Amino acid sequence: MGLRELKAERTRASLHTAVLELAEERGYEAVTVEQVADRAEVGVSTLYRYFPNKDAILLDPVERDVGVLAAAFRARPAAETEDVALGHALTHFLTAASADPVRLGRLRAQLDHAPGPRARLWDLWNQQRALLEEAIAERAGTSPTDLRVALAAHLTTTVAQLVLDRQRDAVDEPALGDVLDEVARVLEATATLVPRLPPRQDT
Amino acid sequence: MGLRELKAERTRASLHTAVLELAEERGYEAVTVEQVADRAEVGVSTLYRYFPNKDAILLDPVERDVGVLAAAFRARPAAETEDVALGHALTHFLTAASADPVRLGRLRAQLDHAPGPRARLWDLWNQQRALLEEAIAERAGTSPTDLRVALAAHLTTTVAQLVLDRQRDAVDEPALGDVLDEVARVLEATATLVPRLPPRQDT
DNA sequence: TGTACATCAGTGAACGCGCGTTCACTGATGTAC
DNA sequence: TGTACATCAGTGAACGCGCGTTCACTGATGTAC
Repeated sequence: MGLRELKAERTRASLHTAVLELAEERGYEAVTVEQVADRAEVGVSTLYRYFPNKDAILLDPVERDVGVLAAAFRARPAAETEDVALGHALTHFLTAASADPVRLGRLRAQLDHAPGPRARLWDLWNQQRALLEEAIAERAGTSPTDLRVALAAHLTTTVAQLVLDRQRDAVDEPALGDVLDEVARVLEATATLVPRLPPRQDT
Repeated sequence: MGLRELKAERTRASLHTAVLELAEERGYEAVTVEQVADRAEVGVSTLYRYFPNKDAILLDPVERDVGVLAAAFRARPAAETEDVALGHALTHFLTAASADPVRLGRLRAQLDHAPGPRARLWDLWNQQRALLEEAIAERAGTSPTDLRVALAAHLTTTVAQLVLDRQRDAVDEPALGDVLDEVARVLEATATLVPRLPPRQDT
C-alpha cells in the first residue's frame, strides 16, 4: 500500500470514528456532517469524496464485511455437505464480526436510535444473503432462485442475526463461543421450531 | 364509526394513495410532501397531523398489520403443538397480507427504490417478531428471551418474508397457495438446510 | 538520481432544496342538558 | 327537539435547518524516462 492509499484509509477511518463518537455524545440525529468533518479534521467536501451520505459513514465497517459469508462458504471443501459447510461459514463470519466486539457493540447501540443507518444495515444483510444464495446455488449446481437455496441462505443469515442479537443483549462480556454452543444445541432439534404449514384448504 | 372518524379514515387513505401514485409516476425520492398533500387535496399541515414523516405515509397499510402474526398465533387452540400453531398463524398472516395483492405488489415495487421507507419496513418486521416472541413465550410458559422462543419467532418471520419475496418475483399472477405448498414441502426436509454448527474449537 | 508531468486527496465557501414545525385560526361534527 | 358548548379535522403561510452538490483550486504523492 502506497502512502496515498494509506492516508486515504486513515481519513476514512477517522471519519467513521468521528461520527461514532459524536453520535455517542449527542445522538446520531443531532450530529451534522459539518461536525463530523471538523472532528475528523477534514473539509465537508472531503467527507463526500469518501461517503455518499451521512448514514454510510457510520456503517462503513459493516459494509466492508458484506461478502464474508459467501466467501467463507466458497472456501469450504467440496466434500462437505451443504449444512456443515454453512455451519462453518457462519462460525467464520461470526468470529470475524466479533473480532472487535467493543466497536461492534458501540455501533449497534447507535443503530437503535438511527433509522437511516438501520435502513442501510438491512440492505447490507440482503446483499449478504443474495451473495450467499449465489454461492450455494453454484455449489449445488442449481439456480439461485431455487427454493431450497433461498431457504438455506435465509436460515443462515437469520441465525447470524440472532446470534449477534444475543451476544449484544448479554449482560456480561459477550461470549461468542457460549452463544454458538447454545444455538447449536437448539438447532439440532429444529423440527418443532420451524412453522409446520397446515395442509392446503381449497377455498 | 362516526362521521368524523370516517372522514379521518378517508383522508389518511387518500394520503397513502397519493404518495403511492406519485412515487409510481416520478419515483419516491422525487415526490415532495407538498405534492402528496396537493394530490390528496389537503394542506401540508394536515398531512403532518396523520403521519410523523413522509416515509410513514407509504407504509401505512403495513404498519396496521404489525400485530397480525402474534394475534393469529394466540388465536390457535392451546392443544395444538407449537410448530403447527405457528404454521397456521403464518398461513393466516400471508393470506391476510395477500388480500390485496395488487396494492401490495405496487408498494413493494416502490420500496425497492426508497431506502427511507425500507428502513421503516425493517423496523416493522422486528416489531412483528418481538410481538410473536411474546406470544410464543406466553404459550410455552417460558421467558421471551429463551433461545428456543427467539429462534422459532425468527424462523417464522423469515419464512413469511421469503414467501412474500417469492410471490412478488413470480412472473405470472402471484399464487399464494402454490408458493405455500412448495415451501411446506421443502420445510419438511429442513435438516439439510439449517446450518450445522461445527463442534467448538478451543482457541 | 533528477526532472517533468500525471494523478489524486483535500479545500472552503456558496447554494438549492425539501423536510418537518409552528401558530392562531375556521368550521364541521359530537355531546350534554 | 333545541340550544350551548366542546372537540377535533383541516388551514396556509412562514420559517429554520441540515443535507448533499458544485467548482475552481492547491499541493503532495506517484511514475516515466
